[in-house]
This record gives sequence, C-alpha cells and structure tokens, in this order.
Amino acid sequence: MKNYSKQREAIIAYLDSVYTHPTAEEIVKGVREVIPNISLGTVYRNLNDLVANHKVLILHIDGDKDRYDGHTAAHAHLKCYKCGKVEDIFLKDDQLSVLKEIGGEDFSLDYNALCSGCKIEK
Amino acid sequence: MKNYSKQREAIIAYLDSVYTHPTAEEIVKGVREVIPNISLGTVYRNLNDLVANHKVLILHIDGDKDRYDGHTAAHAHLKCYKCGKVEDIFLKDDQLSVLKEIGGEDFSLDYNALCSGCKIEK
DNA sequence: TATAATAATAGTAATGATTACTGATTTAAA
DNA sequence: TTTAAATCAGTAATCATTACTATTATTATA
Repeated sequence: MKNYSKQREAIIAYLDSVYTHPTAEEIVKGVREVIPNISLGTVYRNLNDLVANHKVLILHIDGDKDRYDGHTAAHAHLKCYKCGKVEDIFLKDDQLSVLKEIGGEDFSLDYNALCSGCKIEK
Repeated sequence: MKNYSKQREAIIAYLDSVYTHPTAEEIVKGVREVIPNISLGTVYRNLNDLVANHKVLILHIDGDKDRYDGHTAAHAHLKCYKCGKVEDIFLKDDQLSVLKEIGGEDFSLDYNALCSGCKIEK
C-alpha cells in the first residue's frame, strides 16, 4: 500500500458511506457506480491490505461470506441468529475501558442474539 | 443430533482433552487414534451440529482454517499477530458481567495482540 | 428378541469464496 | 522524461468446506 490508487479510495469512500457490513461482492457492486470496471480481485486485495492496516474491520460469519466494516471506532457486533443481520452495538466508555483492560486496544466482540427487529416480532 | 454416535462422542472427548484450538484436520487426526477410519466429512458435520448447540465454539481466523474449542465456559481469545497462535484469556467475574450486560450470554471476544511467548522475545 | 423407521457414517464429488497469476497501466521518484 | 515499482482488470487456480450416496448403526415398537 505504497502508492495512491483511485480504486482503493473509492472502496474506502464506499465503506464510509454505508452502515450495512457489506460483503466483497456488495462492495464491488457499490464501487462500480463510480468505477464501472473495477474487478472483484482488486476489491479483495485492497480489503486485505486495509484490514492488515486496521483501516477496515473484517467480520467472519458462520457459514456465510466475510463482511467488512469501514467504521473502525471500537464497537461490538450483534449477529441475529434468526434473520442473519449484523447490527452495531455502541459501547459506553466504561465498557470500552473494561474491554481494553482485558486484552488491549485491538479486539472484536461479537454477540449471537436477536436483532432489534426480530426481538419485537417474537 | 437425535441419535448417539461414537464418532460424535470421540470428537467431544478429543476436544475436551486438548487446549490447542485445533482445526478440523487436526481433530480428525486426533480422533483417528481411536476410530481409525472416521472421515473428515463426519467431523465437519458433527462440529457444525455441536457449534449450533453451543457445545463447541468455532473460531474464524483471518486467512486461515477455522479452529474449534470444546471449552465453552466464557473466555476470550488472543490471536498472536506474530506467530498466529491462539491463547485463552480467562475472564474475571466482573469482566464477564460487563460483557453479558453489553449484549447477552452468547458472545465471542477476540484480541489481536502478542501472545505470551512473542511478548517475551520482543 | 425381530422389524421397521430414522439417523449417522465413510468415501468421494462438487462448490464457491478467496487467492494467485499475467500482461497492461498507473504512480512517483530521480 | 525515463525508469522502477505498484496497482490494475481479467481470468485461472486453490482448497476449506459442504453435498451426495449407498451402507451401517441406532432407536422405538410390537
């Protein structure tokens, strides 16, 4: 990641603009609105670099594709076991300090539970 | 998972006996000491069932195979970004209650940091 | 017990998300 | 500019995991 590339900037801009935890395929579809012929391989390669540099978070989901999150401020994820949706859980300062105390700054915290929508239905 | 199977029991026993977060291939290798012709597909199928029933934890690791953990008491994982090893972090009661307060009982908490070995070397 | 119905298995084939490759293009430094 | 390094699009390859199938094991019932 030593040179500028408009493809990478467009990927970052797209991830900044959404709060939906898209897959690589959803990202390439979104970025193609701006760069019509960007290839899926380019998206994967840049996402890997961005993840390695902590600019983007990767979410591994049981039996599903990886998802990506451009909003790196510490937060937890709730994976709904009913509908599969991933929701953000925003952490309070005191919760955050406990998490950092356990094992450092760089963590991921994922919950299996019902999302707000499915909780209401139930 | 309605009938008994010695294959599943052997998988559970193997996972109980180790603290190394093995992959499916390591598990099949270990279980073959007891059931020489158990197949990898059987291991995967049983692991999926056990994960769905919260008897076993699954660990998704960036760019690597999934790993499994038979010790389901709540704990965090430290993935060493230098050597790749996964270590358990045991949680204190007050830390645990904060985690449950955030999003419920069923969570996974993973840290990217240096493991105890690599920390010393450094 | 036998018998029947269901569940699980071994072995193998197929899948598909992700990565690797290649020749062309872009970037950035001298 | 010229040159070297980085990145790209497009496509082929990989390989962890899942799906399939014919056989065997388990459980329930008579």
